[in-house]
Amino acid sequence: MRQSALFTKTRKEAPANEESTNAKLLCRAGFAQKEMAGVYSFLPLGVRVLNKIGSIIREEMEAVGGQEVLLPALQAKENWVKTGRWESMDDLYKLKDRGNREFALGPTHEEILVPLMKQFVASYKDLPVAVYQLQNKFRDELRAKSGLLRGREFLMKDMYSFHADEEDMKNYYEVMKGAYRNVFSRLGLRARETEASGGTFSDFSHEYQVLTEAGEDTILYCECGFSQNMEIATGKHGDKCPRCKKGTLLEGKSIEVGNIFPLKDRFSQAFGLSYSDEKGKAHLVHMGCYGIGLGRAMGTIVEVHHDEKGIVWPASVAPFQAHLLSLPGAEKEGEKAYAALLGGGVEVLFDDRQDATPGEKFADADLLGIPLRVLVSEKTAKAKKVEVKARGEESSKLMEIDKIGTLL
RNA sequence: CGGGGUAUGGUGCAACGGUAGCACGCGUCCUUUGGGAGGACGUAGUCCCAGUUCGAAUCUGGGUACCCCGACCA
Repeated sequence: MRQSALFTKTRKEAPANEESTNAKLLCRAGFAQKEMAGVYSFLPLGVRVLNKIGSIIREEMEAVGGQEVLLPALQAKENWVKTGRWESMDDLYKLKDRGNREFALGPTHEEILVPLMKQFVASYKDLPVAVYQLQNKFRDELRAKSGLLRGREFLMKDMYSFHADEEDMKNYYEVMKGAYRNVFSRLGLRARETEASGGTFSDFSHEYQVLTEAGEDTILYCECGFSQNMEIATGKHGDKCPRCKKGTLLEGKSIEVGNIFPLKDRFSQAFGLSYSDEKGKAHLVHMGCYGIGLGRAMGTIVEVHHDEKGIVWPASVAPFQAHLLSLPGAEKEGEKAYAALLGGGVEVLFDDRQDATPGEKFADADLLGIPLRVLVSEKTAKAKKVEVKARGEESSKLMEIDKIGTLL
């Protein structure tokens, strides 16, 4: 798209009410804007990133048999009373309609999905099944913080799996670990599969933790892959790794970008979700639950991939694949390169602004963080070339304008 | 929810209880054009409610919002 048409603009200064690196950069660059503490609007560039993240997640969920749905945020009180969470869940948003009836804004979707699955799951033949969605969650956090990292309304992928017994659930749980490793590696995040507490439902859970000072969790980890959340760790910094017996355990702050945990029959019990086995005997369904916060993943990527000039997006989630800049005196060649890039199927943002100086264009390109910068100036145009530079690198190379469509 | 801090044009910052100023942005014009250009003119503001005072951006009380630390966080 043409940058001259993009309605958002960059800012030199970060908003005074943002402290975190991810929010400062994303707001300065025009990807997002804070509306309230923990609530952000996503602007065109930000939506493109969220969609890229969403596509990767969808592909990996579909690859392990996930079926996509879209469940409502507005939920009946009675389902929450049935599971006891109307009273026990402190961060549940509750609201009333004109008739004084009460509702919940969904912080998670067991209360909707389990009753829904009762309509369709009756036999062992209907199992296993896995259902997921990308949807906005609402949680009344006591303290929203760190930009996109802890919000009160946020986009989340939540998946729920349904199984005949615990063993089948556990097998699928291992499959999901693989899917999660794929997702985070494709997002450009080194997420450590971390053992964590099971919370109220389960004996254990696994969190996908990305080491960074911006994190609010602390993990104890070894380069061999061992990782435990400090809340359950028995060892300490400097101990020998209990897994590989060679490495030394390190302690680090980290962001939980995803988590998976067994639900067992906690919700199938509450709603009576059962199936008949081969002999016609009824059993409760076993469930697993798997979450990834998309906005939090986006914020984490920025925390991990930036420099003093701006964001450095991994190619997989960048809003565009290439950022074409045309400098004064090369307007015509800029248009030519733009057409060539589009013709080559390259997702390109074209900085065709006439009223921006070269310095501004360079600074904006660095701030936006698109992986490849393609530059046409009077100098390069004379030679019928463009200059291609990767974000985060100093060196550049020249390419023929006509061949720029084959850039990728 | 406990503690600390902040609140001034669209954005970022100044202003002793005494004329609200600077930079960026935005608008018009001129000159510029390989790392956020220069000049001229213009545009726009004290979070809300009370109080003290001759006079409040500034002091006091209350409220609201935001940030940070903690607690909380399927």
